[in-house]
Amino acid sequence: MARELRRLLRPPGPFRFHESAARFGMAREERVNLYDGRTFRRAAGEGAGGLFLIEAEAGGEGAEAPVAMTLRAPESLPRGAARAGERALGHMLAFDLDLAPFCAMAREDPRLAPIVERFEGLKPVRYLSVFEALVTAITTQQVNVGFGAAIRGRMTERWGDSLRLGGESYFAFPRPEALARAKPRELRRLQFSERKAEYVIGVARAAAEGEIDEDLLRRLPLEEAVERLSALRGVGRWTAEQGLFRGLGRVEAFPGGDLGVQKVVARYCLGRERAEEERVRRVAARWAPWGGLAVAYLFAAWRAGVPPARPLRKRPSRSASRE
DNA sequence: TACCAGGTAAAAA
DNA sequence: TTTTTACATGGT
Repeated sequence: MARELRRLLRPPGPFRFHESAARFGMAREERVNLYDGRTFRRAAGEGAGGLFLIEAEAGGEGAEAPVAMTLRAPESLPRGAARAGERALGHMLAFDLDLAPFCAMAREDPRLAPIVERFEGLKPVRYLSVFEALVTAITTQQVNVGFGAAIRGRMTERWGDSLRLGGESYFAFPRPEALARAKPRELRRLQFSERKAEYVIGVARAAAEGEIDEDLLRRLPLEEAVERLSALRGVGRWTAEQGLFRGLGRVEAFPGGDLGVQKVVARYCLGRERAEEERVRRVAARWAPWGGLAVAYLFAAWRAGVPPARPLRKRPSRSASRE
C-alpha cells in the first residue's frame, strides 16, 4: 500500500472544522491530538509497525465544506488504514452526531441562541477511547490544563508508540497494556503526584483487563454509566463524565463540578464570574439531554472572546479569552 | 507570598 | 453523614 492516501470526507449536516478542532489546540504541551490552527494531526493504528498519521484540514470555507483527510506512514500504510483512518477521524470529529435537535432547542433559549447562531456546526471532539479520555482527565485533575498536558506529554513520550515522518515524531496515546506495567516511581519522576500515578496505573490495568466495556457504557443510562466508571479509584463524578463525554460522545453528560463549566455558565447565563455546582446544574437542566453539547458551545464562545450579553456583576473585566 | 488551576480520596468532625 | 485536608506544581 502507498505511503500516503487522501480522501475528502463529507460529514452529514453542518460541520465547522476549526471551531471544533480548536478544543484539541488548547494546550501547547499537548503531544497526542495536535492542532495548530489549520491542521489536526493524530497518530492512530496498532503497535509500532501498524501506526500511521491522520491529518485533517478544512476542505473549504463554511459549515458545508468537506474535511480533507490525509493518511501517512513512513514506509507503507498498514492494510485497512483507509477504513480505520476514516472511522477514527469520524469518531474524533463526531461526524455521527446530529446537531439539529439541539440547535432547535438552543434557538429557543435566549442565552444560547446567539452563540449557536454563530457556531452552528461545531461538534464536541472526542478521544479515541474511554481509557484515553479518563487518563487525560486524571492528568488535569486540580491542576491547570497546561501542566496537565505537560505531564501527560511526558507520559506519552515514555509509553506511547511513535512514528517518524518528515523529521517529526508523532505519538499515539499509550496503550493500556503499556501503562499498566508502569511503576508509580517512574510517573513520579515525570512530576505526577503519587496519587495521580496510582490512579493512571489502576485505570490502565482495568482497561487492559477489559473492565472498561465501551459498548455497555454507551448503552447504560448516564447515571449508571457514571456510577460504573466511578468505581475506579481516582475516577470521581467529573472524571467519569469526561470519560463518557470525550470518549464516547455522550453529550447529555453535563460536568457541573467542572470549574471551567461553572465559569462559562456563570458568564453567559447568569451574568457573573462564578457560580456553584448546584446552580449551574439547575441552569443546565433546561438543556437536557444536551447539557454537554451546550457546554461545548459556551466554551467555543469563550475561546473566541465573545462577550456575555450583559456585563458581568462584580470584578468586571478579567481577560477571559484563550489562545 | 499567597492563592488558584476544567478534582479525588481519605481523615476528621 | 457531612466537612475538611493533603496531594504536587506552575503561573500570577
